[in-house]
Amino acid sequence: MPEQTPGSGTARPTLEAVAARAGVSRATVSRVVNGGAGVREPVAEKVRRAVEELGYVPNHAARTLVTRRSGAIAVIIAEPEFRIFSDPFFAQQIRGISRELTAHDSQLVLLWVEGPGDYERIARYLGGGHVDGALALSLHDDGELPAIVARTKLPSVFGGRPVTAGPEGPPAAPAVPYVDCDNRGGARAAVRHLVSLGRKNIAHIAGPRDQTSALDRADGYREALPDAGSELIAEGAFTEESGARAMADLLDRRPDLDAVFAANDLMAAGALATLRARGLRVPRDVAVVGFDDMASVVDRIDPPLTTVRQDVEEMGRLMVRLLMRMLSERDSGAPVPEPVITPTVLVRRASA
Amino acid sequence: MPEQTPGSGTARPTLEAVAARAGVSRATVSRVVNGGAGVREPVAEKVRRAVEELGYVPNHAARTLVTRRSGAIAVIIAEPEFRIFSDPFFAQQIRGISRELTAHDSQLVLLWVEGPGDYERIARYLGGGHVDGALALSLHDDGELPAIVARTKLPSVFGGRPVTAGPEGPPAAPAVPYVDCDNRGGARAAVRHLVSLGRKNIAHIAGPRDQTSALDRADGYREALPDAGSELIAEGAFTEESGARAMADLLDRRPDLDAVFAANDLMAAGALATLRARGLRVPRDVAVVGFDDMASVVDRIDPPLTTVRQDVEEMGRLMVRLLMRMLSERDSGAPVPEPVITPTVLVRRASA
DNA sequence: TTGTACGCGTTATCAT
DNA sequence: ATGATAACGCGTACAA
Repeated sequence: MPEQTPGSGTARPTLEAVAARAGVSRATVSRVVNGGAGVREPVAEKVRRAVEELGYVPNHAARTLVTRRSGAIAVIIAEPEFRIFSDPFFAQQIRGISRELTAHDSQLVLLWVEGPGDYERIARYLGGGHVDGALALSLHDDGELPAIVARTKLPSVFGGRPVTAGPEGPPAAPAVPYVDCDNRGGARAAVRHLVSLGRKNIAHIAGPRDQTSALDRADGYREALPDAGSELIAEGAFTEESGARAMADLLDRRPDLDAVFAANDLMAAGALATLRARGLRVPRDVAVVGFDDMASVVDRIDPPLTTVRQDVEEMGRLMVRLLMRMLSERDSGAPVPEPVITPTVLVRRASA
Repeated sequence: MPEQTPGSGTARPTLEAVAARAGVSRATVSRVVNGGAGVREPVAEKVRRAVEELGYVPNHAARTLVTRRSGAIAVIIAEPEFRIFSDPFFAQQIRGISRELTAHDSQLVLLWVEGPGDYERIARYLGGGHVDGALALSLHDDGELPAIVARTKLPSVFGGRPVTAGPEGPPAAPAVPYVDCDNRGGARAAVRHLVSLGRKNIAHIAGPRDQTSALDRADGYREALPDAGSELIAEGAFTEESGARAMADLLDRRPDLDAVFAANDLMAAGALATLRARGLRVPRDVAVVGFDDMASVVDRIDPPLTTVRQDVEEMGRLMVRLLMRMLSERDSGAPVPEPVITPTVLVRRASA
């Protein structure tokens, strides 16, 4: 076959082609393809058939060019460790985001930031009109990310309170919308529960100081226990091992402690191991409360862990909804939306 | 300057604006912004300054419209379970893909297929010119996905041999490019190693039949041990528990077995637990070999596991490279590329 | 080397 | 209700 440019190049039909086939104008086809309002039924039907026959699919770029909407949202993951993918927290959040995005006919563009060296690339991408908005999952200290994102002027929502957003209430830095659970309230509830159980010396295994969730939970603990001495608080790294170590430290410092609130379930699991190793009974000798209610952790723990549940998938969903609201309010002079704080609930099981 | 167009709508500068500021034509600016070839240095410098001052960023949609290239690649994850995100295999593959894509200045658009109901949406998206190509991560039986993707005529590469691609060699179904490790060869090497150790009754814990990697590894086992009876083979589900159960079955059937090759590390871990529970020594009584060399599993195992290593991140990278090659070869009449099979290597540790 | 002019496929604004 | 037609922002033959 000497001639035959085709091969893979089967050119996609355009609006023009559909119009020709249906015997109408491009404008009419466009109307049918979109809302479809203001077109007489028989004509619309003819157009639909032409679309079907030709297998017409709107050209995304052309549409974006004129509407100035890409129908895509960036999800920025600022985490050098690829282990993030093994983090069930992250997985659930992404799942919520993905599902809600689908419901809004939007696509998810994954932007993985492995280090500051990627910042420029990200900024350029965000500024290039590829996406309508951005969702930033900031687990650890986000560094300059919030600033970078803000500079792009792109509507964006953070997952978890960024360190740059004031500790609470009216933010000090430029307000940045975010979705987070009520870390402080959840912690308070956990500690109050321990108090209601009659526990007198309640310790806290805190998370790393570069994560606001850890800070807020520690705040909640202190709020519920204003008189707790600092020797009742140990810092972990949100890992099982660090929880075990912290528990050991606490027991060394305060052998009389009779309860502990760990800032997450993994550390609670570690604490449980230490307690068992030291021959202490849970909850008889020491009551234990965790935070997260992560199935993957809770399911393998004995005794069943009393913990504070947060709905992570829902938080992912809410991030998308908040962003969508911001998108529709663009240029309407609407103020930066308030953070969305989702409720937590204490789940009573056997450990406290 | 009374005019200023400020407000929130700070319109992004266009090529036109840069040209005006630099005192050149749009075409020249375009040349500088892209390749930059064929522009006298002083002029180019002037243009670059204008770009800088105005903070110009090329409009993606406009560029795509004319070049017919979106600079984005879809990664299709056909896996209803969101647990996939917890799978270290998946995480590593995504990491490799993400990195190589970045190196090619391409973006990663995540398409999560939770069920057949999503197929139409995916097909439409793939056909809409949003992306230049697709990468499909097919862990389990991919069902109709390969067919759907093929129908879009979009260049695409599969991660792992799809069930629809013949067992090996010249594929029966329409050739679909994929990247996979040498499952069969790796399995053969594992078994031969056990043979070289003098083991006489070597069992196999196979993976689920709906995953080609499991089938290929089982084939490798049989190739090395043509005379092995079927009572030496048990089927697991690539999970630790299933591995433990399979090991128990095997021991019941053949108390004389002195070695076992598990189709992945997780099942090997389960097997190890069963062996320990039955008071059998590893490797003294029973030698064990796994497959994958997944750090998260291997690191917590005792004794250190002898296993077959595959470089998953590299496989992700290769998927991208293969796809990029296909993209550049479009319309050049190039045939569908052969599958890329990456080598495996036996890692000797203490268990065999 | 640089500039001119056209086309990419849509949507939106007008007439009709 | 429908149809011309002008943007949208850019790349690129082609001309200069």
